[in-house]
Amino acid sequence: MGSTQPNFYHPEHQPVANSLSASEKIWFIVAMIPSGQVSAYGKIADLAGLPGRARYVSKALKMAPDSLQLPWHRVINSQGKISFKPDTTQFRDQLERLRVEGIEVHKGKIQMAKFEWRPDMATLVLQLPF
DNA sequence: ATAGTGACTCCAC
DNA sequence: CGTGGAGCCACTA
Repeated sequence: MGSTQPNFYHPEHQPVANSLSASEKIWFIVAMIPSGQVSAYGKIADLAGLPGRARYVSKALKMAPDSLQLPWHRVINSQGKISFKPDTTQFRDQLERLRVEGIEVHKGKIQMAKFEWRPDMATLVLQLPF
């Protein structure tokens, strides 16, 4: 006894083989949003196992490599609106991308009841690598 | 260490 | 509906 070796049988010492960074988890979830549907920053954070970090989701999207081709435009705020300021190219870009896939935006707002992504949690969890 | 800054949320008016 | 404010968290100067 008296060993200083970590006890890998203890719940808190489970081997972390597929540990993804917070950003990677966020990117993974965002990549799952189906075309024609949207989700909120806060929801993405929750699904990524990062409750309370909606603001971090926006940062993760900003730093995401272009090579990932993430459908970042499908992420809007909890009020059903685009979070960029209306007079920015980013706002116009997101608006255009949403409309291209059939998402209606009236007066800057999207009907969440009609376009919000509602994944079956039981199925979703099985697809997560974390 | 402190203060400011968001692609955020929630809630009270 | 619009606004304001508090709470939030990671990051930066």
